[in-house]
Amino acid sequence: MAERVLSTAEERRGAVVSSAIATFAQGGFHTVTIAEVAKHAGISPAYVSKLFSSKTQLFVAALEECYRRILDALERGAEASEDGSPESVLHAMGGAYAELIADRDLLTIQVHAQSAMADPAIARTVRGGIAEITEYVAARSRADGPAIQHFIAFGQLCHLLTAIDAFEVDAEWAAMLTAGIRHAAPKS
Amino acid sequence: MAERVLSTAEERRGAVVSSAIATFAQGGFHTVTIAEVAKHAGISPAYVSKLFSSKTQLFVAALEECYRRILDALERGAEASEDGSPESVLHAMGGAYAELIADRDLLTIQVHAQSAMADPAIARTVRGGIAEITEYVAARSRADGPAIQHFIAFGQLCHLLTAIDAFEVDAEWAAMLTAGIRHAAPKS
DNA sequence: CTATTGAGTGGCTAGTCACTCACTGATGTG
DNA sequence: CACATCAGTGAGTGACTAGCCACTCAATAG
Repeated sequence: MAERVLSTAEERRGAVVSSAIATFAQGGFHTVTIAEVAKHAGISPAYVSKLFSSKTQLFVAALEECYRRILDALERGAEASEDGSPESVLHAMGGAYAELIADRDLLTIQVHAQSAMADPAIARTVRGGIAEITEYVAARSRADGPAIQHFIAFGQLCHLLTAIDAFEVDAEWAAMLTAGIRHAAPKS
Repeated sequence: MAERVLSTAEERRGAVVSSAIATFAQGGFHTVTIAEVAKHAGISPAYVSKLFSSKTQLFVAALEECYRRILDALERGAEASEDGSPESVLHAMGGAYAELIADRDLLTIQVHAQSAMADPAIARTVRGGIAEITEYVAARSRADGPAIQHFIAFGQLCHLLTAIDAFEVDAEWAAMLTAGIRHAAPKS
Protein backbone atom coordinates (compact mmCIF):
# COMPACT_ATOMS: atom_id res chain seq x y z
CA MET A 1 0.00 0.00 0.00
CA ALA A 2 2.85 2.34 0.86
CA GLU A 3 4.52 1.13 -2.32
CA ARG A 4 1.59 2.23 -4.39
CA VAL A 5 2.61 3.54 -7.79
CA LEU A 6 -0.72 4.60 -9.22
CA SER A 7 -2.92 7.25 -7.62
CA THR A 8 -6.64 7.05 -7.35
CA ALA A 9 -8.55 9.06 -9.92
CA GLU A 10 -9.91 11.32 -7.19
CA GLU A 11 -6.44 12.18 -5.97
CA ARG A 12 -5.38 12.91 -9.50
CA ARG A 13 -8.35 15.14 -10.08
CA GLY A 14 -7.41 17.25 -7.10
CA ALA A 15 -3.80 17.48 -8.19
CA VAL A 16 -4.79 18.40 -11.73
CA VAL A 17 -7.13 21.12 -10.45
CA SER A 18 -4.25 22.63 -8.49
CA SER A 19 -2.04 22.45 -11.57
CA ALA A 20 -4.82 24.02 -13.59
CA ILE A 21 -5.04 26.97 -11.21
CA ALA A 22 -1.31 27.57 -11.42
CA THR A 23 -1.19 27.15 -15.19
CA PHE A 24 -4.34 28.98 -16.22
CA ALA A 25 -3.30 31.86 -13.98
CA GLN A 26 -0.26 32.36 -16.17
CA GLY A 27 -1.90 32.60 -19.56
CA GLY A 28 -5.66 32.52 -19.27
CA PHE A 29 -8.19 30.09 -20.61
CA HIS A 30 -7.46 30.31 -24.32
CA THR A 31 -3.67 30.43 -24.41
CA VAL A 32 -3.02 27.67 -21.93
CA THR A 33 -3.15 24.21 -23.46
CA ILE A 34 -4.23 20.98 -21.86
CA ALA A 35 -0.71 19.75 -22.54
CA GLU A 36 0.71 22.50 -20.33
CA VAL A 37 -1.60 21.66 -17.45
CA ALA A 38 -0.73 17.98 -17.89
CA LYS A 39 2.98 18.71 -17.85
CA HIS A 40 2.63 20.72 -14.66
CA ALA A 41 0.70 17.84 -13.08
CA GLY A 42 3.22 15.30 -14.32
CA ILE A 43 0.82 13.20 -16.36
CA SER A 44 -0.04 12.82 -20.01
CA PRO A 45 -2.41 15.19 -21.82
CA ALA A 46 -4.58 12.24 -22.71
CA TYR A 47 -5.25 11.46 -19.09
CA VAL A 48 -6.24 15.03 -18.31
CA SER A 49 -8.83 14.73 -21.05
CA LYS A 50 -10.03 11.53 -19.47
CA LEU A 51 -10.39 13.11 -16.02
CA PHE A 52 -12.18 16.21 -17.33
CA SER A 53 -14.57 15.89 -20.21
CA SER A 54 -13.50 19.18 -21.73
CA LYS A 55 -11.07 22.03 -21.29
CA THR A 56 -13.95 24.23 -20.19
CA GLN A 57 -14.92 21.84 -17.41
CA LEU A 58 -11.33 21.74 -16.24
CA PHE A 59 -11.27 25.53 -16.09
CA VAL A 60 -14.58 25.62 -14.26
CA ALA A 61 -13.29 23.13 -11.71
CA ALA A 62 -10.21 25.28 -11.16
CA LEU A 63 -12.36 28.39 -10.75
CA GLU A 64 -14.65 26.70 -8.25
CA GLU A 65 -11.68 25.60 -6.18
CA CYS A 66 -10.45 29.18 -6.36
CA TYR A 67 -13.67 30.57 -4.90
CA ARG A 68 -13.65 27.83 -2.26
CA ARG A 69 -10.19 28.93 -1.12
CA ILE A 70 -11.27 32.56 -1.02
CA LEU A 71 -14.29 31.77 1.13
CA ASP A 72 -12.07 29.76 3.46
CA ALA A 73 -9.68 32.68 3.78
CA LEU A 74 -12.50 35.13 4.47
CA GLU A 75 -13.87 32.82 7.13
CA ARG A 76 -10.50 32.42 8.80
CA GLY A 77 -10.02 36.18 8.64
CA ALA A 78 -13.38 36.87 10.21
CA GLU A 79 -12.63 34.52 13.09
CA ALA A 80 -9.49 36.46 13.85
CA SER A 81 -11.17 39.85 14.06
CA GLU A 82 -10.65 41.79 17.29
CA ASP A 83 -14.18 42.61 18.33
CA GLY A 84 -17.21 41.46 16.38
CA SER A 85 -18.10 44.85 14.96
CA PRO A 86 -18.90 45.02 11.24
CA GLU A 87 -15.96 47.34 10.56
CA SER A 88 -13.58 45.09 12.41
CA VAL A 89 -14.79 41.96 10.64
CA LEU A 90 -14.61 43.60 7.21
CA HIS A 91 -11.12 44.86 7.93
CA ALA A 92 -9.98 41.43 9.05
CA MET A 93 -11.51 39.84 5.96
CA GLY A 94 -9.73 42.35 3.75
CA GLY A 95 -6.45 41.51 5.39
CA ALA A 96 -7.00 37.78 4.98
CA TYR A 97 -7.88 38.25 1.32
CA ALA A 98 -4.79 40.38 0.72
CA GLU A 99 -2.68 37.68 2.28
CA LEU A 100 -4.33 34.88 0.32
CA ILE A 101 -3.78 36.45 -3.07
CA ALA A 102 -0.15 37.23 -2.41
CA ASP A 103 0.81 34.42 -4.75
CA ARG A 104 -1.31 36.08 -7.44
CA ASP A 105 -2.68 32.86 -8.93
CA LEU A 106 -6.11 33.13 -7.34
CA LEU A 107 -6.32 36.76 -8.38
CA THR A 108 -5.07 36.34 -11.91
CA ILE A 109 -7.33 33.42 -12.72
CA GLN A 110 -10.31 35.58 -11.77
CA VAL A 111 -9.20 38.24 -14.23
CA HIS A 112 -8.85 35.59 -16.93
CA ALA A 113 -12.23 34.13 -16.04
CA GLN A 114 -13.93 37.47 -16.61
CA SER A 115 -12.48 37.47 -20.09
CA ALA A 116 -13.67 33.93 -20.84
CA MET A 117 -17.27 34.56 -19.89
CA ALA A 118 -18.43 34.16 -23.47
CA ASP A 119 -18.65 30.53 -22.42
CA PRO A 120 -21.92 30.10 -20.51
CA ALA A 121 -20.55 27.56 -18.04
CA ILE A 122 -17.71 29.88 -17.08
CA ALA A 123 -20.07 32.85 -16.83
CA ARG A 124 -22.34 30.88 -14.52
CA THR A 125 -19.41 29.96 -12.31
CA VAL A 126 -18.10 33.51 -12.03
CA ARG A 127 -21.53 34.92 -11.24
CA GLY A 128 -22.06 32.21 -8.66
CA GLY A 129 -18.68 32.86 -7.06
CA ILE A 130 -19.25 36.58 -6.73
CA ALA A 131 -22.74 35.98 -5.37
CA GLU A 132 -21.46 33.53 -2.79
CA ILE A 133 -18.63 35.81 -1.68
CA THR A 134 -20.90 38.85 -1.43
CA GLU A 135 -23.54 36.97 0.50
CA TYR A 136 -21.01 35.48 2.86
CA VAL A 137 -19.28 38.78 3.55
CA ALA A 138 -22.61 40.49 4.16
CA ALA A 139 -23.95 37.76 6.45
CA ARG A 140 -20.76 37.28 8.40
CA SER A 141 -19.86 40.95 8.90
CA ARG A 142 -23.40 42.27 9.30
CA ALA A 143 -22.16 45.47 7.69
CA ASP A 144 -24.60 47.63 5.73
CA GLY A 145 -25.02 47.65 1.94
CA PRO A 146 -22.66 50.54 1.12
CA ALA A 147 -19.89 48.99 3.21
CA ILE A 148 -20.22 45.66 1.39
CA GLN A 149 -20.26 47.44 -1.96
CA HIS A 150 -17.13 49.33 -0.98
CA PHE A 151 -15.46 46.10 0.09
CA ILE A 152 -16.09 44.40 -3.27
CA ALA A 153 -15.22 47.51 -5.29
CA PHE A 154 -11.84 47.84 -3.61
CA GLY A 155 -11.26 44.13 -4.17
CA GLN A 156 -11.70 44.77 -7.87
CA LEU A 157 -9.41 47.78 -7.69
CA CYS A 158 -6.84 45.54 -6.04
CA HIS A 159 -7.13 43.12 -8.97
CA LEU A 160 -6.50 45.89 -11.45
CA LEU A 161 -3.57 47.31 -9.53
CA THR A 162 -1.94 43.93 -9.22
CA ALA A 163 -2.51 43.14 -12.88
CA ILE A 164 -0.78 46.32 -14.02
CA ASP A 165 1.89 46.07 -11.33
CA ALA A 166 0.91 49.46 -9.98
CA PHE A 167 2.51 48.71 -6.61
CA GLU A 168 5.91 48.78 -8.30
CA VAL A 169 5.33 51.94 -10.31
CA ASP A 170 6.85 55.11 -8.94
CA ALA A 171 4.42 57.77 -10.09
CA GLU A 172 1.80 60.12 -8.77
CA TRP A 173 -1.15 58.21 -10.25
CA ALA A 174 0.10 54.89 -8.87
CA ALA A 175 0.56 56.34 -5.41
CA MET A 176 -2.98 57.68 -5.44
CA LEU A 177 -4.54 54.40 -6.52
CA THR A 178 -2.54 52.14 -4.23
CA ALA A 179 -2.87 54.32 -1.12
CA GLY A 180 -3.95 52.23 1.85
CA ILE A 181 -4.43 49.06 -0.23
CA ARG A 182 -3.07 46.13 1.71
CA HIS A 183 -1.13 43.61 -0.29
CA ALA A 184 1.59 41.15 0.56
CA ALA A 185 4.86 40.99 -1.31
CA PRO A 186 4.31 39.07 -4.55
CA LYS A 187 7.61 37.18 -4.61
CA SER A 188 8.91 34.63 -2.16
CA MET B 1 -13.19 61.78 -56.60
CA ALA B 2 -16.72 61.17 -55.40
CA GLU B 3 -16.70 58.08 -57.62
CA ARG B 4 -13.69 56.75 -55.82
CA VAL B 5 -13.88 53.00 -55.32
CA LEU B 6 -10.76 52.40 -53.30
CA SER B 7 -10.20 54.05 -49.94
CA THR B 8 -6.96 55.50 -48.76
CA ALA B 9 -4.97 53.29 -46.43
CA GLU B 10 -5.48 55.78 -43.59
CA GLU B 11 -9.26 55.64 -43.92
CA ARG B 12 -9.10 51.87 -43.92
CA ARG B 13 -6.94 51.82 -40.82
CA GLY B 14 -9.52 53.83 -38.94
CA ALA B 15 -12.36 51.63 -40.12
CA VAL B 16 -10.44 48.47 -39.23
CA VAL B 17 -9.71 49.81 -35.75
CA SER B 18 -13.42 50.38 -35.20
CA SER B 19 -14.16 46.89 -36.44
CA ALA B 20 -11.45 45.56 -34.18
CA ILE B 21 -13.02 47.19 -31.12
CA ALA B 22 -16.41 45.70 -31.94
CA THR B 23 -15.01 42.27 -32.73
CA PHE B 24 -12.41 41.91 -29.98
CA ALA B 25 -15.03 43.04 -27.48
CA GLN B 26 -17.06 39.96 -28.33
CA GLY B 27 -14.46 37.27 -27.85
CA GLY B 28 -11.24 38.74 -26.50
CA PHE B 29 -7.76 38.81 -27.95
CA HIS B 30 -7.10 35.12 -28.36
CA THR B 31 -10.43 33.81 -29.65
CA VAL B 32 -11.05 36.50 -32.22
CA THR B 33 -9.28 35.86 -35.50
CA ILE B 34 -7.94 38.37 -37.96
CA ALA B 35 -10.43 36.90 -40.41
CA GLU B 36 -13.33 37.90 -38.17
CA VAL B 37 -12.12 41.47 -37.87
CA ALA B 38 -11.61 41.58 -41.62
CA LYS B 39 -15.09 40.26 -42.29
CA HIS B 40 -16.59 42.91 -40.01
CA ALA B 41 -14.63 45.59 -41.83
CA GLY B 42 -15.60 44.20 -45.21
CA ILE B 43 -12.09 43.52 -46.48
CA SER B 44 -9.86 40.48 -46.82
CA PRO B 45 -7.84 39.06 -43.93
CA ALA B 46 -4.69 39.54 -45.95
CA TYR B 47 -5.21 43.27 -46.14
CA VAL B 48 -5.72 43.57 -42.41
CA SER B 49 -2.34 41.93 -42.00
CA LYS B 50 -0.88 44.44 -44.40
CA LEU B 51 -2.34 47.41 -42.51
CA PHE B 52 -1.24 46.09 -39.09
CA SER B 53 2.02 44.24 -38.79
CA SER B 54 0.63 41.78 -36.26
CA LYS B 55 -2.53 40.79 -34.47
CA THR B 56 -1.09 42.26 -31.29
CA GLN B 57 -0.53 45.66 -32.90
CA LEU B 58 -4.09 45.61 -34.17
CA PHE B 59 -5.35 44.93 -30.67
CA VAL B 60 -3.13 47.63 -29.22
CA ALA B 61 -4.43 50.12 -31.75
CA ALA B 62 -8.01 49.22 -30.81
CA LEU B 63 -7.19 49.59 -27.13
CA GLU B 64 -5.59 52.98 -27.63
CA GLU B 65 -8.62 54.20 -29.53
CA CYS B 66 -10.72 52.90 -26.66
CA TYR B 67 -8.83 54.96 -24.07
CA ARG B 68 -8.98 57.96 -26.39
CA ARG B 69 -12.76 57.73 -26.49
CA ILE B 70 -12.94 57.38 -22.72
CA LEU B 71 -10.83 60.48 -22.18
CA ASP B 72 -13.01 62.36 -24.64
CA ALA B 73 -16.13 61.31 -22.75
CA LEU B 74 -14.63 62.31 -19.40
CA GLU B 75 -13.69 65.67 -20.82
CA ARG B 76 -17.14 66.28 -22.25
CA GLY B 77 -18.65 65.19 -18.95
CA ALA B 78 -16.46 67.54 -16.95
CA GLU B 79 -17.44 70.48 -19.15
CA ALA B 80 -21.09 69.79 -18.41
CA SER B 81 -20.71 69.81 -14.65
CA GLU B 82 -22.92 72.24 -12.74
CA ASP B 83 -20.43 74.12 -10.63
CA GLY B 84 -16.71 73.49 -10.79
CA SER B 85 -16.46 71.76 -7.43
CA PRO B 86 -14.46 68.51 -7.31
CA GLU B 87 -17.50 66.48 -6.28
CA SER B 88 -19.60 67.92 -9.07
CA VAL B 89 -16.93 67.31 -11.71
CA LEU B 90 -16.35 63.73 -10.55
CA HIS B 91 -20.06 63.06 -10.57
CA ALA B 92 -20.44 64.47 -14.06
CA MET B 93 -17.48 62.41 -15.28
CA GLY B 94 -19.02 59.28 -13.79
CA GLY B 95 -22.25 59.96 -15.59
CA ALA B 96 -20.46 60.53 -18.90
CA TYR B 97 -18.52 57.31 -18.47
CA ALA B 98 -21.66 55.34 -17.65
CA GLU B 99 -23.27 56.68 -20.79
CA LEU B 100 -20.24 55.97 -22.96
CA ILE B 101 -19.97 52.33 -22.01
CA ALA B 102 -23.65 51.64 -22.52
CA ASP B 103 -22.80 49.76 -25.69
CA ARG B 104 -20.46 47.57 -23.64
CA ASP B 105 -17.74 47.31 -26.27
CA LEU B 106 -15.38 49.79 -24.65
CA LEU B 107 -15.92 48.12 -21.31
CA THR B 108 -15.60 44.55 -22.48
CA ILE B 109 -12.43 45.15 -24.44
CA GLN B 110 -10.80 46.49 -21.28
CA VAL B 111 -11.70 43.30 -19.44
CA HIS B 112 -10.20 41.27 -22.26
CA ALA B 113 -7.12 43.46 -22.31
CA GLN B 114 -6.45 42.76 -18.63
CA SER B 115 -6.46 39.08 -19.48
CA ALA B 116 -4.06 39.49 -22.40
CA MET B 117 -1.41 41.36 -20.45
CA ALA B 118 1.02 38.48 -20.75
CA ASP B 119 1.93 40.30 -23.95
CA PRO B 120 4.24 43.18 -22.99
CA ALA B 121 2.90 45.58 -25.61
CA ILE B 122 -0.65 45.10 -24.38
CA ALA B 123 0.44 45.41 -20.75
CA ARG B 124 2.18 48.68 -21.54
CA THR B 125 -0.92 50.02 -23.26
CA VAL B 126 -3.24 49.11 -20.39
CA ARG B 127 -0.93 50.60 -17.79
CA GLY B 128 -0.58 53.74 -19.88
CA GLY B 129 -4.32 54.03 -20.33
CA ILE B 130 -5.08 53.71 -16.63
CA ALA B 131 -2.32 56.18 -15.83
CA GLU B 132 -3.63 58.70 -18.32
CA ILE B 133 -7.21 58.38 -17.12
CA THR B 134 -6.24 58.66 -13.46
CA GLU B 135 -4.03 61.65 -14.08
CA TYR B 136 -6.66 63.37 -16.16
CA VAL B 137 -9.44 62.79 -13.66
CA ALA B 138 -7.23 64.03 -10.81
CA ALA B 139 -6.07 67.14 -12.65
CA ARG B 140 -9.45 68.07 -14.07
CA SER B 141 -11.52 67.49 -10.95
CA ARG B 142 -8.95 68.68 -8.43
CA ALA B 143 -10.45 66.15 -6.04
CA ASP B 144 -8.23 64.62 -3.35
CA GLY B 145 -6.51 61.23 -3.52
CA PRO B 146 -9.16 59.14 -1.75
CA ALA B 147 -11.90 60.54 -4.00
CA ILE B 148 -9.91 59.65 -7.13
CA GLN B 149 -9.22 56.18 -5.78
CA HIS B 150 -12.92 55.74 -5.04
CA PHE B 151 -13.78 56.88 -8.56
CA ILE B 152 -11.50 54.31 -10.21
CA ALA B 153 -12.49 51.53 -7.82
CA PHE B 154 -16.17 51.97 -8.58
CA GLY B 155 -15.36 52.06 -12.27
CA GLN B 156 -13.83 48.63 -11.85
CA LEU B 157 -16.82 47.46 -9.87
CA CYS B 158 -19.01 48.66 -12.72
CA HIS B 159 -16.94 46.54 -15.14
CA LEU B 160 -17.46 43.47 -13.01
CA LEU B 161 -21.17 44.05 -12.57
CA THR B 162 -21.70 44.56 -16.27
CA ALA B 163 -19.63 41.50 -17.14
CA ILE B 164 -21.71 39.24 -14.91
CA ASP B 165 -24.96 40.97 -15.85
CA ALA B 166 -25.63 41.81 -12.23
CA PHE B 167 -28.02 44.60 -13.19
CA GLU B 168 -30.44 41.99 -14.52
CA VAL B 169 -30.16 39.64 -11.54
CA ASP B 170 -32.99 39.80 -9.04
CA ALA B 171 -31.23 38.90 -5.79
CA GLU B 172 -30.11 40.45 -2.56
CA TRP B 173 -26.40 40.37 -3.40
CA ALA B 174 -26.97 41.95 -6.80
CA ALA B 175 -29.09 44.73 -5.31
CA MET B 176 -26.36 45.50 -2.79
CA LEU B 177 -23.56 45.66 -5.37
CA THR B 178 -25.47 47.66 -7.98
CA ALA B 179 -26.97 50.18 -5.56
CA GLY B 180 -26.45 53.70 -6.87
CA ILE B 181 -24.30 52.59 -9.82
CA ARG B 182 -25.32 54.53 -12.86
CA HIS B 183 -25.53 52.60 -16.08
CA ALA B 184 -27.42 53.08 -19.29
CA ALA B 185 -29.61 50.36 -20.79
CA PRO B 186 -27.37 47.91 -22.65
CA LYS B 187 -29.70 47.25 -25.56
CA SER B 188 -30.92 49.63 -28.23
C1' DC C 1 -1.44 56.09 -74.19
C1' DT C 2 2.07 54.09 -71.16
C1' DA C 3 4.25 53.41 -66.79
C1' DT C 4 4.11 53.33 -61.96
C1' DT C 5 2.24 53.06 -57.63
C1' DG C 6 -0.63 51.33 -54.25
C1' DA C 7 -5.27 49.05 -52.85
C1' DG C 8 -6.95 44.70 -52.24
C1' DT C 9 -7.30 39.44 -52.79
C1' DG C 10 -6.96 34.09 -53.16
C1' DG C 11 -4.52 30.52 -51.83
C1' DC C 12 -0.94 28.48 -49.50
C1' DT C 13 2.04 26.81 -45.51
C1' DA C 14 3.65 25.60 -41.27
C1' DG C 15 2.25 25.03 -36.99
C1' DT C 16 -0.93 24.27 -33.07
C1' DC C 17 -4.51 22.27 -30.23
C1' DA C 18 -8.48 19.63 -28.26
C1' DC C 19 -9.90 15.35 -28.25
C1' DT C 20 -9.97 10.10 -29.40
C1' DC C 21 -8.68 5.38 -29.41
C1' DA C 22 -6.34 1.32 -28.92
C1' DC C 23 -3.30 -0.23 -25.90
C1' DT C 24 -0.17 -1.48 -21.50
C1' DG C 25 0.55 -2.43 -17.01
C1' DA C 26 -0.79 -1.94 -12.06
C1' DT C 27 -4.24 -3.25 -8.32
C1' DG C 28 -7.23 -5.77 -5.79
C1' DT C 29 -10.35 -9.88 -5.29
C1' DG C 30 -12.21 -14.78 -5.19
C1' DC D 1 -3.42 -18.03 -10.06
C1' DA D 2 -7.14 -15.99 -12.90
C1' DC D 3 -9.69 -12.32 -13.94
C1' DA D 4 -11.90 -7.91 -13.99
C1' DT D 5 -11.07 -3.21 -13.27
C1' DC D 6 -8.89 0.98 -13.47
C1' DA D 7 -4.69 4.24 -13.93
C1' DG D 8 -2.18 6.00 -17.43
C1' DT D 9 -0.06 6.55 -22.19
C1' DG D 10 1.55 7.06 -27.38
C1' DA D 11 0.22 8.01 -31.51
C1' DG D 12 -2.77 10.03 -34.27
C1' DT D 13 -6.66 13.11 -36.46
C1' DG D 14 -9.41 16.81 -37.93
C1' DA D 15 -10.04 21.44 -37.50
C1' DC D 16 -8.24 25.88 -37.30
C1' DT D 17 -5.14 30.08 -37.60
C1' DA D 18 -1.36 33.71 -38.34
C1' DG D 19 1.35 35.22 -41.59
C1' DC D 20 3.01 35.24 -46.45
C1' DC D 21 3.39 35.61 -51.46
C1' DA D 22 2.16 36.10 -56.03
C1' DC D 23 -1.22 38.23 -58.31
C1' DT D 24 -5.15 41.64 -60.17
C1' DC D 25 -6.83 45.88 -60.98
C1' DA D 26 -7.88 50.87 -59.98
C1' DA D 27 -5.87 55.45 -59.89
C1' DT D 28 -2.76 58.74 -61.32
C1' DA D 29 1.45 60.98 -63.34
C1' DG D 30 3.97 62.11 -67.52
